[in-house]
Amino acid sequence: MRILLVEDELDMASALNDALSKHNIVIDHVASIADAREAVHGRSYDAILLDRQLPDGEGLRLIPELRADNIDSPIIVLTAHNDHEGRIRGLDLGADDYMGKPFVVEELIARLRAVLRRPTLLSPDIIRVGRLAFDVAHMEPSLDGKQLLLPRRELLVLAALMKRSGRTVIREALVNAVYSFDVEIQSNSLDAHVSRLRKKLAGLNAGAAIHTIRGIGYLLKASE
Amino acid sequence: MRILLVEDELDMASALNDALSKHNIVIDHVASIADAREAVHGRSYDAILLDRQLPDGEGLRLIPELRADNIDSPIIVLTAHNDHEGRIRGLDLGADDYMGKPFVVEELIARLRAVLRRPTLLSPDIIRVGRLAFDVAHMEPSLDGKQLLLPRRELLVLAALMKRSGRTVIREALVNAVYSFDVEIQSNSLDAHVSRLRKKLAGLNAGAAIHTIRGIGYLLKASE
DNA sequence: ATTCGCGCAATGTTTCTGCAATGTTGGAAT
DNA sequence: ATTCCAACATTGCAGAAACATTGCGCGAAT
Repeated sequence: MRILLVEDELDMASALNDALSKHNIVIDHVASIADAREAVHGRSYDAILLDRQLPDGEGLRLIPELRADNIDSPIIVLTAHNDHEGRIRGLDLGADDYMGKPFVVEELIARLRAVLRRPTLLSPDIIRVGRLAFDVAHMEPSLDGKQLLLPRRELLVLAALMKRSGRTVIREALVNAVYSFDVEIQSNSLDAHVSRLRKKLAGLNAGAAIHTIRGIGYLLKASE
Repeated sequence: MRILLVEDELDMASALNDALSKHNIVIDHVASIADAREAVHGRSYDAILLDRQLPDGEGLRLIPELRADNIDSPIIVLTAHNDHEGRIRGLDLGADDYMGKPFVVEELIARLRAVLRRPTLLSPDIIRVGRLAFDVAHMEPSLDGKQLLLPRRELLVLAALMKRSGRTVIREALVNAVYSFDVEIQSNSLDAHVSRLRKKLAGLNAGAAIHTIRGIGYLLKASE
């Protein structure tokens, strides 16, 4: 359980840190909108606690921005501005709950638990080809619903081919998908991985096969 | 949009009825727990507004009853008992929000909108894998109903794995769940925690095991 | 003062993977 | 049709990652 605390008063921040730590919640603390923006970039939080008065502006501004970025973590606004207009505005901007300071920490935690009971369910992104399926978010291939274990490079090859299944994947694109920039290959390693993967798919009777498009690249499609 | 109002004070009820009607919300009004029980039976509501003091008892009692019946509608508790112990109790019984009377109707509507934005599903309070159980809200693992004591880091690892049990948890996601960004790890500490946790699970015969997905992450699933 | 958890690192183990040697194939040019 | 060559396929292998395990010492909590 990891949450982001956006709060510029250090006393408040450290008090919350102590209290939430006792509940085995990991906190990332930032003190400005700019830092918050950076913190959510890439990482995903179970929840976000947001102060309104921040050195670089009104905290509420951040909410629509995050929602526009598809960041669906529950947001609880914490603030000394505890009038109902503020609460209504915060909630309507996309916050999930709103607490006026001062508050009892236990209540904050209870409200956290309440918003966390409602799961932020992300629609699973699953590609199917033949009897193969690939869960993109979890990088998990499966065959007839049973998880398929593959070495990393073969997995990356399969992922790239499945994401563009039925279309030819240009050799160069495949190299980019499988190798990061800092690793350079100086031989036919890619071909070797394709070969091994192809053999496995055939052996497993996966109902999908890798075709070679000579001079261009590879293509995955259902057999028959 | 149709909501159930459980409230015995008629003034309050009719005031709410008027206010919500203006927002095209249809209200079914009942004045007792017994009637509420009957009303939810068969019909499904977008939300439930629940008073605490009712002629046939304490309104909060109804919440776990509804949840046990798989009625997942958001519940907002409205009450004159507006102390924080009551709020905590209400929320922990399964309410989604809690408002003290008197309140501004517009705020109630904003809070209604907020809870209606969230997914309608409830994630189970307790996740089970093998003989292991994990109370997500309280971050408490148990084995055969007996509480399991784990060091913080191992607990966080277990929490992350159980929340996504049966699915691969990408290594980086696991690091994110366990470490806040001010403590950066420079070695194989995560592996060490996984190793120790794995050993404990095996020693306790927990009926669940951590599998390694080489190059990707870890996966918790029931053994056999 | 003592215990416990943690990060770290040294060491051992397993599994991958890049490479290269060698075999195969498709099609362009004659 | 035949030849020839570049592109691709296959496979063993040794070095390299990735991971597992365990002990240690520091520091926080009790």
